[in-house]
Parts: sequence; C-alpha cells; structure tokens
Amino acid sequence: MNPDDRDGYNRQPLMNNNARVRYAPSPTGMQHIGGVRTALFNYFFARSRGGAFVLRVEDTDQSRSHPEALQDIYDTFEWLGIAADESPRTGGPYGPYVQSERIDLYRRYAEELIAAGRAYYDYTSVPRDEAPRGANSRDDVAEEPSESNEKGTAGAYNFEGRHLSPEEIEKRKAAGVVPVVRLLIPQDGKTEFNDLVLGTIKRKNKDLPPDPILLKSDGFPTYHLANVVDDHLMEITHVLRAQEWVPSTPLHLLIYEAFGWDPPEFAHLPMVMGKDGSKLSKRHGSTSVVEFRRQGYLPEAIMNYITLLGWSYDDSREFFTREELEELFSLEKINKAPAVFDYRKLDWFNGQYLRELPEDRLVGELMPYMEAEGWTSVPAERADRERLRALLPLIRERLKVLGDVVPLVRFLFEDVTEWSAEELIPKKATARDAGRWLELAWAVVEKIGLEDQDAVDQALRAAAEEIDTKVGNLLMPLRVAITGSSVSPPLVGSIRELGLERARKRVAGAQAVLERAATSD
RNA sequence: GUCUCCUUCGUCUAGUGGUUAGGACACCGGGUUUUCAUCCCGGCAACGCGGGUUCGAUCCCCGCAGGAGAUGCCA
Repeated sequence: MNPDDRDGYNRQPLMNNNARVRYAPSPTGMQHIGGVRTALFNYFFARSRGGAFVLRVEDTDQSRSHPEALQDIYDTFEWLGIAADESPRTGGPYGPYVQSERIDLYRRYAEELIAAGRAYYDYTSVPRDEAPRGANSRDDVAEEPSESNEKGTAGAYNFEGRHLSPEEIEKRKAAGVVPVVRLLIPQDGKTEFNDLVLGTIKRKNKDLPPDPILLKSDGFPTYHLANVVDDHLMEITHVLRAQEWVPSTPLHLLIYEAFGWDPPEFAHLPMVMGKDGSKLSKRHGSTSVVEFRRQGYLPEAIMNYITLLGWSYDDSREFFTREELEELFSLEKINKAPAVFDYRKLDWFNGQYLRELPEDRLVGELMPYMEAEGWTSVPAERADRERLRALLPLIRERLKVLGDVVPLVRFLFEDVTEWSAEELIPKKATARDAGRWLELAWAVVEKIGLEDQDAVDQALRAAAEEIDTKVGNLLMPLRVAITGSSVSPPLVGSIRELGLERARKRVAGAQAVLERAATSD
C-alpha cells in the first residue's frame, strides 16, 4: 500500500515512529497492580519510541462504572507521575476518550456490519437473569472454585438467532423483545496472528465463542466491539494488554477483518499472580495502588518494582528511575511466563528508596502520618517539620513503609505510664540488678548531660566496665524506662529528643516498678 | 469439559548448542552495633518429566505432566 515499499526500504521508519498505544481501564474499582503494570508498560513503550500514550476510559458497563473509580485512575497516574498524551482530561484529536460518550459511533459501526452481512440482529437472546455483580470490582469477589465447569456449556448460544423467520422476528418485536447485535462468525477456518511477546497464536473459528454479542440490548457496545472500533479510529498501532485477552484476540481480528481494517500489532503481557499462582486478588493482600499509597509506599518504589514484574533489563540491574525506563524499556525483554507478586521484595525496594530520599521530601511524606496521630498542629507548622527532621537520623533506616514512623516515635509524643518488669530486667539478671543498673546509667546521663552524645556514650561504656558488666545491661533498663519498649531507636538520641526532664520522670516510674518486683521476689 | 497460553533456585529474573547456570528478594550463618534496623561477609537453593536431533543439550523438535487464563448482554 505504501508506494515506497517496492524497494523494501521504507518499512523500518514505520516500525519505529508514530507508535500510538493506549491504556483502557474500566472504572469499576480502584486501580490495581495488574492494571497499573499494563499502564506502565504502555507508557514506557510510547516514551521509548517517541510515540503517543492514550488513556481511554471503557465505561460500557453502566451498572459497574463508578465516578470514584474514574477519579482513582487520574489520581494514580498523577501519583506515579505518568502523563497521558491524550485522555478524557487533556483531550486530543481522537476524542472523546470516554466510551459512554461514543455510543452513537458503535451503533453506527454495528449497523455497518449488519449491512455488510457480517453481523445480525438476534431476537432470541435474553439477558442473563443472574444479578449483576454489583459495585465490587472483580477482585473483591470471592471465587467459588468448583462452579467454573458448567459455565461454558450451560447457556451457550447455539445460533438460533441466525435464521429466525421474518414472522418470528415480527412476533418478538411486537412482544417487546429488544435485539442484540451479534457478529457472524464463519465456523470453518482459523484465525492466527503474531503476538510480539508470545509469537504465533492460532485458534479455530469454531472454538471461538459462538457469534459473540457486539451491541447489547441497552445500546451499549461490548468490549469486543468498542475496543476494535476505538483502536482503529484512534489509530492505535500496538495493543499492549494482559494475557487474559489472548483467547479473544482472534475474535477481535475477525472484527477488524469484517470492517476491512488493518489490525494493530498485539503484545500480550504476562499476568500478575498471587503467592498461590492464581490471578492476583484481594485475598492475597493489598492489590490497589491507593492501599499501598496509604500504607506508605513511595511511587518510585511501586513503579520500579511493578515494572520488574515481567520485564527485565539485564542480568543484574534492578534500580530504575522513571526517566530511565522511559528510555530503556523494550518489548523484547518482556517475559512470557506469569509473575508472582512478592510483597516482601516490594518492602525491600521501598526501604531502599526511603533511605535515599532527600530530607525535605521524607519529612513531607512522613508528616501526614504524624498529623493523623494528632502529634502536630493541623496543618503542620514549620516547627513540626523541624522537629520531625531532627528525628530522621533516629528512624530513617528503621522504616520499610512511611507508616512505620508512628510506632517508632510514639514514646516522644505520648506519655509512657507503664513498664513491664520483664522487659526492664535483662536476661539472667534480677530486679535488684536492673534497678542498680538503671540508677547508675541514669546517673551518668545526668552527670554528662545531653550536649555531647559521644561523651554520654563513652561514659556509659566506662561505667559498665567499672562494674564489670555488658553495656547492654546498663542500657536495656534505661531504654525500656525511656521508651516503654525493648525495641527503640538509638538510646542516647532518644533521650535527647525526649528531654532530660521527661526522661527523669520515666526513669523514676520504671525504678518504682523494679522496686516492687524486687520486694516480691 | 473445551480452547489458548505458560514452565530456570521458595519468589522476581539473566543466560548459552559446550558456563563452576549469574544477579536480586526471602531464608540460614557470621561480623559491625546499645535493642531493633541498617550495613558488610558467607551459605543454602533451579534448568518439570520422557523421547528425539546433535559429538554434545537447560537452550532446537515432539509428547506428557503441571500451572494459569478464557469460555458473560464484565472488562
């Protein structure tokens, strides 16, 4: 078709430029890991090719679409820092980008297919009486492991609508039956295509769902019709989507063929699974990006980790900024096999990023958690930020997620009024020992003061040596007295942040507990 | 059931017709440390099975097994 391709020279530029890809979520639930991974791959692919990334909202299921879900798509994109070149919000030359605003289009194209004899009105089908699944996203629905078998066969369409007599049609029309539009699928032959990730895939036409519905009786298109029409109209060149779409791709190809359109390239992405190997869902743990966000994962950690689910760069590198991925991403490195989502590795990534974060930014990210505990003025003031900043050295390397800050600094913002004797007393020691050690340790602190932390440190060590015991024995009772816990940030720094005055009271309180324990021995 | 896809350490993955099959997380051990954490060092651990092709297969082909997905007027 290209007059220049006689010499075979002009094919290359076509491959490299003008790539147009899209992410086409349906606003039925919060954006989840799998969806976002697809979005990311599309985005990176577009950027790496200098192409366009389109966001299209597929809200053709009226009953399951929700405005909050739509908002969540935008929020998630913004949080991750990925911008669509064309979207419902930014607009673009191929809009509208919301399918519910395009229904006339689908109807018109469905009619075109009917006129061409490639589709037909079916008056025999009635909607499933099954109640719609309601407001929940698919992931929220508990699966019944054993019911899957009957599904395919039970209510399968058997082409009766294909040859209904005119009289019969009139009768049903009169009775108020609203027809659906079905694609006429030739039962012989096969459809095959070359998937950019998977290679050649073929499927016999008779194995496809029998004459699938294109237009529902409510006038809305099904995914199959809408996605083909829109991808064509929006001049999408590459469809990158999850592997769960592989089985219906031949169907889509048949639709392209019926219209006489050239189909785009397809690249089916490996799915994201839970620990047990089934599609990642609620019961595996958090799945939506907002949830991770709330718990205190950083966007760069999420992005980095998710991108590595089914894609790799080489044999060792695993840290990538968004900018780097925009350049380095390539289809060739996509894996075929599904990937299991590993929450622990995500934690590790997050910890790594947390430790690298500039102070200002870390303080900013942490502040909402402090506010939520009521430990700052609301809104937080400069003094609150400075206070937190001072705590950073004490807590930073102890954070896996931002929310971890709360238990770590609680002792500074809330009174400690109870001490457990068991924690106060080091192993193999008596309450009396602990009491003495606590007294001694505190005496050292009082004597040296808190100006010079190293000096306190030294003095404590010296004191321990003098009475011939481990520093730990000296410090543990003091740590528990100060923080109320045997696990805490570094002691001297903690006391310093608490202040001598408050620390003194806590030591006294703990001392009382030890005395009581000693006498009851 | 049928159809489609997939198969390297527990997990994410690199890799080649001849490698001690590499890295990371997790795990285990050791070190630093004041608890926890960080950090450092070390260790454990994989080519699903059976046939071919080949001088030689983890890699190529076939079969099997296992897993997943699809089978909706959901996407």
